[in-house]
Amino acid sequence: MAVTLKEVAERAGVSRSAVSRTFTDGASVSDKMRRKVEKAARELGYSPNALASSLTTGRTKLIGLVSNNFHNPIFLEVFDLFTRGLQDRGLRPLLVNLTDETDPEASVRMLRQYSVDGVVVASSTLPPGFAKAFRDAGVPVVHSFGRYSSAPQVHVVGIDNVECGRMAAQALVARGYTHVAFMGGPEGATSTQDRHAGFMSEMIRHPDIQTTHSFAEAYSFEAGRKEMLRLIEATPAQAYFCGDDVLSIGALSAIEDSNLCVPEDIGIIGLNDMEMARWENIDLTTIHQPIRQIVTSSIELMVAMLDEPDRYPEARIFPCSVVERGTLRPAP
Amino acid sequence: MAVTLKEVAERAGVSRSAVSRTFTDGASVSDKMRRKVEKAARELGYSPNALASSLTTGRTKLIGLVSNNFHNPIFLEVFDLFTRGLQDRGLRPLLVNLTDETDPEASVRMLRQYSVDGVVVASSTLPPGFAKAFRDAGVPVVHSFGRYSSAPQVHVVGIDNVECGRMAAQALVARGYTHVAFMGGPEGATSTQDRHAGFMSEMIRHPDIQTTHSFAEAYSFEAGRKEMLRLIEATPAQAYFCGDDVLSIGALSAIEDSNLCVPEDIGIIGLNDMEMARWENIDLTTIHQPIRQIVTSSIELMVAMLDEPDRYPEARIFPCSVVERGTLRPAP
DNA sequence: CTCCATTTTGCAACCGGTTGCAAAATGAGA
DNA sequence: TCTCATTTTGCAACCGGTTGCAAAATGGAG
Repeated sequence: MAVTLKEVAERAGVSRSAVSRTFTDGASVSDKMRRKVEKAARELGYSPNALASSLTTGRTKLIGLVSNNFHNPIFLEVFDLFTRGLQDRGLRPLLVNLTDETDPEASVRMLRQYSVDGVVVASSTLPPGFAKAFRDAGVPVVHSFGRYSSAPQVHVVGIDNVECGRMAAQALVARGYTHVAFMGGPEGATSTQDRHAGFMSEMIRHPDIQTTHSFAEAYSFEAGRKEMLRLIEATPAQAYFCGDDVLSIGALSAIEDSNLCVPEDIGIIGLNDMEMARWENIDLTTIHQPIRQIVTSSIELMVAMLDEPDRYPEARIFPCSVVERGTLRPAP
Repeated sequence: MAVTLKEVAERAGVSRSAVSRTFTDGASVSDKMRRKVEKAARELGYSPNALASSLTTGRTKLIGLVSNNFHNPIFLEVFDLFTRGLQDRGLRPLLVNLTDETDPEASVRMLRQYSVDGVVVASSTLPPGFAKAFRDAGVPVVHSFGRYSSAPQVHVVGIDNVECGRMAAQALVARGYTHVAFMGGPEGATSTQDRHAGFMSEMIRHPDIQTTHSFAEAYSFEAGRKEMLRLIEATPAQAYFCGDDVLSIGALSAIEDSNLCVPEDIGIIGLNDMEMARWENIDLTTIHQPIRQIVTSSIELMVAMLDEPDRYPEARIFPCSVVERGTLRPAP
């Protein structure tokens, strides 16, 4: 079916090496030869087989893009940014959906079978050990949106979730709430754990403020809504730090359904600063996470690692900041 | 770095073919041989190179997943379903983001370089000619969410958008509105064009009802919001058929901001029946599109085509139906 | 134990490219 | 026009597998 290098060589009346060279940049080919080969290639509609060449060059330009966040709309933007960024650099994302499979070994094996040049783990819920499995298998890996550690074993690009939890707590404290709560994403998610830890580390300094917590089933609108409906049934806190914006927006919808008012009856602060947070009828006070920068930086790091696979691991942490809108009552 | 078949063969003291055969099912190997090889493979941590074998077998198990819908949250579900469905069948999605690139030739070339076994075009906006380019290049292709045609040139799986437009119009007519409108997605999108055409084909039978139309810039919350804000500035219609649910929800947010009521001041009917449409505070009347079935069927068709590349093209069209909720006034 | 049909195994060529090396071609200087 | 350094080209081996074919091994029947 497909035209091969050999056919082009025959048509142009040259050796196979000559054809190969005209399609590898940096190779030594005379202009005359190049023109001859390109003509033949054009006539035959030839385009080189990237996988065959990968056999000898050892490079496939394939990057595994591994994620398990397929319910949080934020990740649609993440995928958009990743795929475009990778494509712009001539790399191809091989998408792996981890939703039903959490054994790192299986993914490692699969991606090694396809000889990916590197792997980006894009997940705010997977533990560091997951990305580590790739590193151990000798595959360059970047964990985007991963857990920050002061002694990272693999490259991590993201935010300091503990610090974000602390910021959220401080924002609530500053507004004089006397009963606050953390409403997290799934309990097993590293981002939930860290945000929770940071939140508590601040609240513990304010023993006069009642502090409670609970967890939603997933980072999704639905889960946030469901959890807030449950909370409203019992005795809700005055203000919630929600695990992220989708949870917050789900929660807002539940509050509205229950004929309660924001921020008068219940205050909400989210995390992410997604586009919807800006809508006038949502107007969510939230902590901005610089997603675009995280993705860009992850890709740069990945590209750098292709040339230097044993690069010393680093954590690239981007600062976050509170965006004041209308879902928390003003500071007294 | 990676362990090769040759090393396994040496360690097991057998020929390379023997090793190859133990890893190809359906090949003739004795139990004794198989055990010997598997032992050596395990000890060395061998796993076969899928790309090398693709050279001789002509199959990579790579499927190009091409889309340009990276702003519509519905597509996160679509990607989730596609990636899982493909993975379950041992196929690997190679994701291509068409956002900045609309020339089919470039995508065709790229995907051929990676010898994909097939291509799924998942887009409700690309013209049929796009998918056709793959077919012309001899690559099996399925266009999911593509334009229905009674004489499809490529396999199409989706809904009849013209019919959906008609259904929406009928729903509005039945409720006695005297000024209705179509608020579409981007004007160039085939789904927009078809839904519009269907809508108009019905409305033309009701010359007493004033009918207008306009288009949002994209299928996104933001675009729907923005367009509805613009419409409210002028003289809004009594009811809108919005291009899809995200547009509808964006529009609802705009209506709420303008202190107008739904369905009293403005009625809305959407299309898709996404999860959010069910929220009590949204409660969107909409037309259900069976996304899950469309994806499943697309994958089945793709798999069938891998065995039968020249399969006669067919259009698989799934019925849609109106889901009555609260954003249209009741029929008189 | 022999014979013959059947299964298992290894050889060697091939898939579509790349690349080190040496031979051939080029061209500048004398 | 002849030399010699430099560039360009082709040969052949190799990347990591698969597979048709023939030889070797197996096993059941006689």
